[in-house]
Amino acid sequence: MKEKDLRRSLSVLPIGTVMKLTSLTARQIRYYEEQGLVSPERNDGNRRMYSLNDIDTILEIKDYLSDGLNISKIKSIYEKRKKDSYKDNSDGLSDQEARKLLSDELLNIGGLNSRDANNNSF
DNA sequence: CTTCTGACA
DNA sequence: TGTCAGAA
Repeated sequence: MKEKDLRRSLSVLPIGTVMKLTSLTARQIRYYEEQGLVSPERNDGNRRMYSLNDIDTILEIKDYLSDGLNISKIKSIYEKRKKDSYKDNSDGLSDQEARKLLSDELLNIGGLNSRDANNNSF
């Protein structure tokens, strides 16, 4: 059913609704967009219009944040995940890589502190 | 009234 | 991240 998928991609929600649905502040939601984690449409006025997919993504982001992940780490995960599914031979891994990375980070924060977002410089 | 951008503590 | 200002 791609009709459903299409509707889910329809950006019709103002930031106020997203705030209620995600329990986040406008500041945070805009910040995540700034970081490239979500891409709301920009219809009337210049107002951000979010889709259900965006809500989903933001909810996920929130979840990762709760798990102690940093914005930059989440960015890495999403950048790999959005690439495609599993038929490209450029990297070979996408979703699997993302999951690996995620669990890896999850284990990492379990015993260490997550301060830096990039690779270890030392 | 709701949202936007930029900026400061 | 919260919050204020000025504008749309």
